[in-house]
Amino acid sequence: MSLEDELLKQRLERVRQIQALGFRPYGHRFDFSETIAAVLQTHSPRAAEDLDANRTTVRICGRLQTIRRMGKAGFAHLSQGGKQIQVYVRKDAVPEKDYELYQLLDLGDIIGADGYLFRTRTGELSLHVEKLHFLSKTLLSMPEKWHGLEDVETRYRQRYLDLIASADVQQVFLTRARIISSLRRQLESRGFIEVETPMMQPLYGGAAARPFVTHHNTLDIDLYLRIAPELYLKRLVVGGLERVYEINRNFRNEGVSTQHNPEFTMLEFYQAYTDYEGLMDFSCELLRQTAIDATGSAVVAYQDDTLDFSAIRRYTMREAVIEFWPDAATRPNEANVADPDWLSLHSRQPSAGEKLVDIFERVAERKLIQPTIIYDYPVETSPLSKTKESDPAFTDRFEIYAAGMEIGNAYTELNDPQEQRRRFDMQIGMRERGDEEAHQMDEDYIRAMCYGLPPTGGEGIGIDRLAMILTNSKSIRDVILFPLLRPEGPIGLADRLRSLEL
RNA sequence: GGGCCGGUAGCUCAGUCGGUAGAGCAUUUGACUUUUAAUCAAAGGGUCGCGGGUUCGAGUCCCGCCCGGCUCACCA
Repeated sequence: MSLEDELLKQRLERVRQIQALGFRPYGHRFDFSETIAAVLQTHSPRAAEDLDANRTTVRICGRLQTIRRMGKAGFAHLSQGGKQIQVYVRKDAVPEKDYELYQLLDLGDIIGADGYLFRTRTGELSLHVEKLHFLSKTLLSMPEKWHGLEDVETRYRQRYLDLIASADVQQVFLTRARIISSLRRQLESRGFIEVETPMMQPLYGGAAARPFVTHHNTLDIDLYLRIAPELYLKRLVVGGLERVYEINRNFRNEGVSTQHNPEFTMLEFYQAYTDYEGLMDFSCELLRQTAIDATGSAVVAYQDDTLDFSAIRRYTMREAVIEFWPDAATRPNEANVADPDWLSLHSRQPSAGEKLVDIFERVAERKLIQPTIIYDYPVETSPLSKTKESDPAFTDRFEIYAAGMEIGNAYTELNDPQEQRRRFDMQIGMRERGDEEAHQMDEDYIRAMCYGLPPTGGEGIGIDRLAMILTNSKSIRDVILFPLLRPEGPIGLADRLRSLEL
């Protein structure tokens, strides 16, 4: 018999023993008086004498993280919400059945305890247990107490186990939640309303990407999982919802990497009557405050660097190429980066604009460790942005970079329907030449624009990448609870349980 | 998709030149009423990712496949 079978059998036997003692092996409800975190926060400053003189009783619950039994007494650590407190159970201090229960406890069981607070000889704040409650049985063994769960694949597949084993992992996802609530709070305080637009779309658009396809049975139509909410959000601005935002998933049928997951979370917001310059100022404040709300400071450690979100730099794309040029001897000047011949020397892309973007990506992108806004993008790569009045080869568009990654993309929205129709026509042409990522004609979107889209600034911020930076995570999978993995194959647990059921 | 690395007990990991598969934690039994990686004594636990091949003999060498990580490419 394998160990795991043996263990399962033992634990199921314990379930029966616990029941025989008069406890429910799987509890229904437990009204604790405080969380463990609250107990620690309130009572950690108190000295042993104070605790003894002013007895404080609490009722707590959590998962058993350690057990140290010593004959007629013992210690254990209970963990809840990433915090833990020691409990002390002695035979002569609890009802007889409670002590028998204590002897049946396994690591990972969820229990409740009533008792009073005290300090042990070594000074650790602990609960002197007077009554035990059993709340839920664990049938499988916990990860090793010292190293925790290290196997990356298991951590992603069984995130619940990762969360049990590592308070740091809980912390990452708490921080992620704080990021999202900070963004919501900031947007709401500026009059933005949260909306939800279709995730299943008959036409997909708003980005250059391949979609996932799904099917609706009754209507018998194929639908696409959205690659971006952009075109729907702008319809809402046409309708008079002048400040809207959506925080939700986008789906792009692409490979995975440390910076890409096929489903990822994006904040998109649209503000009528502003432009990309207004959005730049807003973005800087938004990111600064989010960093503070998430980490306590606008200055954030990321891997080997220290990123300062209170001082976001700004360069035009041309300036960035000059600034980050690797070799002082060949560094271009302002005339060079605007010169088609110079651009051709350094890139084989078909147009001047694409050449500039290509050079920028190779020269500058990875060096944009400090939070940086890059603005004024060539029109060729920006099909939904308004062109610059002063130079129609460029658009009123910027992207935000940090830690060498793109984390945001924003522009003054194109709001001339005739121009938008021309750009769709251009995309259709690209599509016919085999570009699977080119936009389809979205005639309803054109129709909406024909009713008049006010001047509008729109922006998208990649929540996962922002969460990576603000939690100092190297891989996007470390900030997504259940990243996409190939299926793992049969587990065999149902069979085992079936065979052990009496 | 290419390159590199990995998959051995529930967990964390060793495993030499191809020669009886190991440790710590966890588990089981016993001792122990302020321990804290508790301690002490003993025991049980293995489809060495899967499938072939070479060999008297394969965790180890060869081939194929599966799963994962890093990286390049693709991709914003």
